[in-house]
Amino acid sequence: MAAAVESFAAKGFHGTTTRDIASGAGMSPAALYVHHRSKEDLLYEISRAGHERTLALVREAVGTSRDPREQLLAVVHAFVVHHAEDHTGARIVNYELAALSPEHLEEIAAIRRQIEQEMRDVVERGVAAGVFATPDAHMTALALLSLGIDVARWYRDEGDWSPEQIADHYSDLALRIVGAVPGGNTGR
Amino acid sequence: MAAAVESFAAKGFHGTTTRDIASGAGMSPAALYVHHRSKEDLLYEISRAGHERTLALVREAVGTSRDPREQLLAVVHAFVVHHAEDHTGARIVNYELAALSPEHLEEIAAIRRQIEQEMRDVVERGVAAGVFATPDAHMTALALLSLGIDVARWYRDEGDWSPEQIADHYSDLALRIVGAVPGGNTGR
DNA sequence: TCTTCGCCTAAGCGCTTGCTTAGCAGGTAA
DNA sequence: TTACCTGCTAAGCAAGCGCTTAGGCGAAGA
Repeated sequence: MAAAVESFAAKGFHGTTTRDIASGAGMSPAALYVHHRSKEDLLYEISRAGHERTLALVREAVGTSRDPREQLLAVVHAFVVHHAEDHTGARIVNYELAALSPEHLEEIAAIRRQIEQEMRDVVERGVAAGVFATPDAHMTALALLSLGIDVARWYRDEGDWSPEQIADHYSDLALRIVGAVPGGNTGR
Repeated sequence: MAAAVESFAAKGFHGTTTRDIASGAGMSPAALYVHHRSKEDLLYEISRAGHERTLALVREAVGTSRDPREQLLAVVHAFVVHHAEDHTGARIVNYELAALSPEHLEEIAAIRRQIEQEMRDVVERGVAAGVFATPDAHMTALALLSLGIDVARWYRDEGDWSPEQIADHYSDLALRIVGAVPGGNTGR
């Protein structure tokens, strides 16, 4: 599976051959089929595990506080760090959905909707509490997720910024994006 | 070329066969090779044209004003509208770079650097003029581009928002992201 | 000792891939 | 009439594809 993640992320699902994966894992092509039903099934397993991990990470971040401002900071920070550190896995999660079978795609899409819902809830709770100000919580939540997801596209290990640095800056941007009122109880 | 754009965007470069493109264009597979040297060359032509169009559109938007605030609004608005309306082309431009040959990729990367430079310049001019406030102009410019590019990933024609609506909201977010000082001379 | 099981390989099957070849129809020009 | 050009098709080639088959080998259990 690790070899498949590497190949799928670098060359895409269709650009990867079963022989690529096998040689990356130090095996013969036939050995793959002892553990996985098909190449598509391998993608599905990777994608599902990745999505579940992301959802768990988002929920965990939201759970660290009851203050919307703190929740926002925690969730954006964790989300961005994850998309930078695990950009390999995150690329498959976000950019290889079209290669999934219709049934598998629907299952994955359901997890994605839950992730989006978590972010939307955070923004809406902040607006309701009067600590955030935005004309459209739905689109604003989408923008916050966008920012994090796109990190997986452009992040390079050899780049100038560490995942932590990016996450710190993006957490700051997140407060601005939701129109957080100045003077929240803590600045981290 | 239009048929190739359609296929590449829907299934990716490697997921598209020359027979897909040919039948999409109502031709035999052999007819493609009268007009294009190879499948990769077709991708390159599409990618280059798309990148040049994006760069032109960014420069045109920047040229509409000498006020950084107006420039930011114009460039983000145009960038977002483009990535929504032409999400098909934009997907190829942003997500099929890995399928290009090394020489073609380098040529395309040069155009991308120019696009990034334009956005960075707008932010830096605003900071220098004291109308924007951000701790890292480089990363902030990247975030602005990220937001626009990711629209091409999630935008659907059947969605609830029009390209204009998204662009309007995102222009607003852009002002917040760069920390534009309140009370600019015009609100659009 | 014999059998079974998990995990692997060598070989290869049937199909699809990108691309080429040979040739054809219609327009243009000498 | 003859020659050539552009834009196309039918047919097909060599290579690569996902996946299967048949069988080997060492550990575990009877």
